[in-house]
Amino acid sequence: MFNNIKQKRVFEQIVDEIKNAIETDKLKPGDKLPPEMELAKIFGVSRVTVREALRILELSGIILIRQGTKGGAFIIKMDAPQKLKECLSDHLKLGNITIGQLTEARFWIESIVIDIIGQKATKKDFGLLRESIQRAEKLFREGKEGEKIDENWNFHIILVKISRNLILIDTLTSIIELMRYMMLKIKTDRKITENAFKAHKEIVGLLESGDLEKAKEVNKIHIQDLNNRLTKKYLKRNSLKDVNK
Amino acid sequence: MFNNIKQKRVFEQIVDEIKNAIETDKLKPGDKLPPEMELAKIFGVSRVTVREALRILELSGIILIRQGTKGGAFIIKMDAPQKLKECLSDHLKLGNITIGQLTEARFWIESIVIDIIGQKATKKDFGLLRESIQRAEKLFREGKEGEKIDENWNFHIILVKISRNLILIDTLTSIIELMRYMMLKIKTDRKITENAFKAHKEIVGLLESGDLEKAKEVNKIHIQDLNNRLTKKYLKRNSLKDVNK
DNA sequence: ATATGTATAAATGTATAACATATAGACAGG
DNA sequence: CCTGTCTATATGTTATACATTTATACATAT
Repeated sequence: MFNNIKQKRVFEQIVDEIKNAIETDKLKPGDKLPPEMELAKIFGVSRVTVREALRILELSGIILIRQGTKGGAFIIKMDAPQKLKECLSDHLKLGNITIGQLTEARFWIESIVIDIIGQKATKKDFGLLRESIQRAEKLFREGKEGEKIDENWNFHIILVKISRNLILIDTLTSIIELMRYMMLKIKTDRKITENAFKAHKEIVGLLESGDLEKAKEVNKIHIQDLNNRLTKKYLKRNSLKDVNK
Repeated sequence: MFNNIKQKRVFEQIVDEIKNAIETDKLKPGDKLPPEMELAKIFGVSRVTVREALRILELSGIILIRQGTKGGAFIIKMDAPQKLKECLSDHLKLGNITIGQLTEARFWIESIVIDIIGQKATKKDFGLLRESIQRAEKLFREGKEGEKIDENWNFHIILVKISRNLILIDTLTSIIELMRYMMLKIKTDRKITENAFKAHKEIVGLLESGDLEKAKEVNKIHIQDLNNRLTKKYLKRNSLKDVNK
């Protein structure tokens, strides 16, 4: 019946003002906001209030703050992947998500990605996948075990990027980053890494030959293996909550 | 070679402390943080610094702040869909994500969901879907157009919930909520709503008969129709920047 | 009795002024 | 060319005071 009369807090109104200036192109990426003291004068508020507004804009990934001369608050292009990833990753850590759900979601999304690859992948994409495989092989020959593990995880990121869809990319990247972090806490022997590598190699082959279903199948087994290891390790603990940054 | 020795800003360290306390269950949803003044004493910093930390926790959806006696900062369960939605919507506004990508992601995820329904859905699940359809039918008979539109959107939420996977549920819910919001700004005639309803009805039938592929196909057309309307509408404007909350 | 007013205390919201620290740039000296 | 030093300008932090919001208790009036 009546509208809500209550005003937002002052610093929130300032956030809105600045956001609005960006949305209407009065402020563009690269531009610098006036110093805190000037903003305070402009808006007729105290520096404290301005700073609370800046904290919010900063966390939202809208501005970047540098100290010192020539420093200040600069409008930046939002790094969507980073922000979305943090959103997801916070939620995963604090929420009621289980390793099983994580694995499930990963499997399903990667299956979709494989289907998309069947439609969209170019020669260049396959090249990127092969390069990753070759890097891993080289690292193996050189005995650089740690870096090879990283390359193994990277393979899955390259895979999802072929979809060219930021939402899928970010979601899956978050899941993988989280799993990667959890795996860091588990002693992995050479054999595990080698198995993962072989699976990746096989998957690339199947993708190039167009046998998507078989590729999904191999990937499923590959992911489930990881799931078993993680579950064994973390079930003993307090669910996912031991997973700190 | 060397590690970065630079300390984070003080308020950031406080954020980390509090986040950590939550992740290790020292603070649980519903708990209240000490008043700002006490926190300042505990951490040995000023109240302003504490407040900057609280701003961040608040924006992150980790605490809720109430003024007045018995007020304070309360730990809350994160409302992932809400947060994710805001994240997505921000990126949409700033042009990092397109409506097309949103539609694509929605189509793929809903296709996954349909596959999962083939494996997991119980009689009760189909019951929920049918109930939604019946509610929509009733609202149609009663001429309550607006509420029928809501029920149409709700149908898709019910659908994804059958997956029982929070990651899929939250991601898709965010996408759908965002689209729903955008559609509010477009004049929808009776026919559009009726078409959506018919599609839903057909999809339920196909799901129950186990024809998943056909169900995906119908859903694809249904979603693409929406995409076309949204694109036509928003391309004419100042890109997506009119999409305000 | 029930509704309305009023006082109180506890918490957040905002303002002001000062000092601490970080950083780019200019400039001098080896 | 490298190194140190100075300086101006910005953010980071502290301290204190006052304003506003809100739950609660209690008094008052109808």
